[in-house]
Amino acid sequence: MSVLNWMDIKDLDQGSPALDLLAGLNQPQAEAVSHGDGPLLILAGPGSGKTRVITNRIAHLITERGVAPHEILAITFTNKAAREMRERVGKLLAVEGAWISTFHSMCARILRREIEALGTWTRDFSIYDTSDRNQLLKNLIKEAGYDRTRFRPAQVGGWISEWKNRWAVEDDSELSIVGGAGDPDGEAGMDEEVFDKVRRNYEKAMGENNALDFDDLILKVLDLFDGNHGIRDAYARRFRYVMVDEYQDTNRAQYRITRHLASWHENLAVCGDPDQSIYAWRGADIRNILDFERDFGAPRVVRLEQNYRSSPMILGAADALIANNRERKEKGLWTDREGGERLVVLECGDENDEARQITTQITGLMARGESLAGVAIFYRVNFMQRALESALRLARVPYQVVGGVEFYKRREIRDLVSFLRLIVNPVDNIAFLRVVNVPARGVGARSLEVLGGWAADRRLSLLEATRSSEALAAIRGRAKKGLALFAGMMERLEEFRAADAAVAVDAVLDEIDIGLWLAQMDDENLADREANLDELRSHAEEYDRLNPEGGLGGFLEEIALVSEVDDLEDDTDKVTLMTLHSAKGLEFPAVFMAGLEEEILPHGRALAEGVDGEEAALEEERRLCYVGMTRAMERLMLSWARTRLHFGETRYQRPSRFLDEIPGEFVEGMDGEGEEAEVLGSYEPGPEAPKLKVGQRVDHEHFGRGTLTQLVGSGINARATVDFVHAGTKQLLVQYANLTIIEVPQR
DNA sequence: GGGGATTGATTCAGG
DNA sequence: ATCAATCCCC
Repeated sequence: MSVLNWMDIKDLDQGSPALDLLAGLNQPQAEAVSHGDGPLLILAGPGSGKTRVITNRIAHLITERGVAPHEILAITFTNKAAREMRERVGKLLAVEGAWISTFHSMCARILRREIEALGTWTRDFSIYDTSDRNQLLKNLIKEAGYDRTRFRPAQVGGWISEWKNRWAVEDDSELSIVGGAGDPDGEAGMDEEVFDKVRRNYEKAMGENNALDFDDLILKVLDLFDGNHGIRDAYARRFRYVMVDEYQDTNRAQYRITRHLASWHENLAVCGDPDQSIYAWRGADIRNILDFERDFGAPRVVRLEQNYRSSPMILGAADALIANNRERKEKGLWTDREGGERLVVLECGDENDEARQITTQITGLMARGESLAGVAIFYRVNFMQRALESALRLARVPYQVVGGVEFYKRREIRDLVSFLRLIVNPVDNIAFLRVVNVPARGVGARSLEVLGGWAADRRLSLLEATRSSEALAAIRGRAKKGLALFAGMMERLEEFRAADAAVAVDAVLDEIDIGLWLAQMDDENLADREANLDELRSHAEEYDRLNPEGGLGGFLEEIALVSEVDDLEDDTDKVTLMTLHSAKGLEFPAVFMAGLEEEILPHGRALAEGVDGEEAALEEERRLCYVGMTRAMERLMLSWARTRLHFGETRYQRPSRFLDEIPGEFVEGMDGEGEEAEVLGSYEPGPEAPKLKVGQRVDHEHFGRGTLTQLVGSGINARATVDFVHAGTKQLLVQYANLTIIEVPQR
């Protein structure tokens, strides 16, 4: 995934086939690579060659220490990271058998073999994604007769997720109060009794449907390891060397699984950076990395502090930003690079103007002969993608989007996948409900209710019920015929349960009238939908080719866990668009960060959480900003827009406080030299912008009240020094600081 | 039960 | 602004 990675280039330069895994490494890097047995903590700043250290370490264990590949387990946080690591290890050694995967895939893989020890599930379990989960919850809330507008499935789902994760680590004494008492979003109205009932029904239904959600994948492995040390030891012994990347993003359950896995040999190497922890919202617990030294006996600690990626300008700016976090350990990131271009701040009118300005900058880079493969645009929230895309399209700048509207979320794909899921796991009622009337065969809500009642009384799945003539007798007319047709069809498809994925896909497509199906879906995207089906088919073929043993079940697992299509290319000449979260671990010569605005970055929710003095959420936003900035190698441009369309209405935006926190010396056009001058006191459009004068009392949104002691520069680039009453002396960019003048009483 | 109009939520991030 | 769910008639 890395673009123009200097390390890769260096590897090529050396060009020697002999594998010197320590060549070109600095001292701490070499120490981490060659570390043998026992716990190892690698504290790795951004751009410090972390991935190279892990991949070389894997190769080192195999070639120098005689470790068999299948004795190695490397856990990453994202599929992208796992893929990259696999590729990079593959470049070093032609070996297979090492497990390099995300926590979720690893757990799914373990459960496919072991879950029957838990009693409730079979190895053919379905994996429910968030929308499957919400669909099930919607049904349950309705069944229990609760008000759907008050108890929204997505919200209840988030709750259940949080509850499950907290409960799973309850015996971890320090953790009993994580998240506070039951109302995580601060939204009143969720009463405990309702929640409790829905939660229980949900757990029960998941068992009946032979299904696990994403949390369950982790938690059931934990159950298994906690309750069955025979199984635990089998894995702990098998994996003689365990590595966990992005360790600062692991949650408590993952931490405990890691401990189990390392319980036999204690050969555990974890790697991470507390400053890049950006997943607290899904339970990541920064203590996992901060307390590593306490939890694992006398680990070796290696610090990777030399940054090889970013220019000193970029590094300096990012470092100054992150220094504003209180909850952190200082680290001494440094570089021996020199010079570099200053950061550019783009002030824009609205989101379209922002997109245009960014596009203009990019075409400028193109004109200078730079490759678009080295250009990325990051944004805080997905909806910002649209404006950026349309400006790029208009200017005919080629681009690719990471994540985006996911392929597997499209209706026709979900339908087809549900058919496949139902073949493998016939008790999967959510899959059944999704496709029983696809294409329309006269089965509506009314008859499904009857069928559901009949099935529930007999503890049968819906598909089993359709096979019973007794059940069908209770239903009349078209629906009866439709259900019988569906039952017959699923019976014929049954034999493809263990078939190759592509064979099963073909079988389903042969059974249903594709023309009718797509025609019923609406619409003008008919050709797209058809192409998507084709694409799924070729994915299946590709899967079969790469995983001869996988079959339909394996294919379903892969698509459940890898939601985005792997069509991103490193070396193609395209700009890459993605969220800040997905940018982690990547690097690009030129980076644009859009939407540096209050309420966007930092996000409004984080600011809302911070009202009662709780800074944690804001600090996570700052880390996110830090992650984004430190992806940049040569050029970094930050933009903000005065207005932005939100839910169809225009919002007036203020520049992000994070812009204020970057010292002017790192920013283009903010030299800080010049005469004292009167300048506009505020960027806000107003009939008469107030004049700032030295000695003036001012008010700042974040720092409170203070006195202006110095003004440097002129116009929009002026910098003010303010002595704040509570926050101390700060240098502020007048353009962004939005200082309000407090009237001094006339004498 | 299906089609079209209306209403209401959505937009924080990912496996 | 857009999409999905829901409502209301045929």
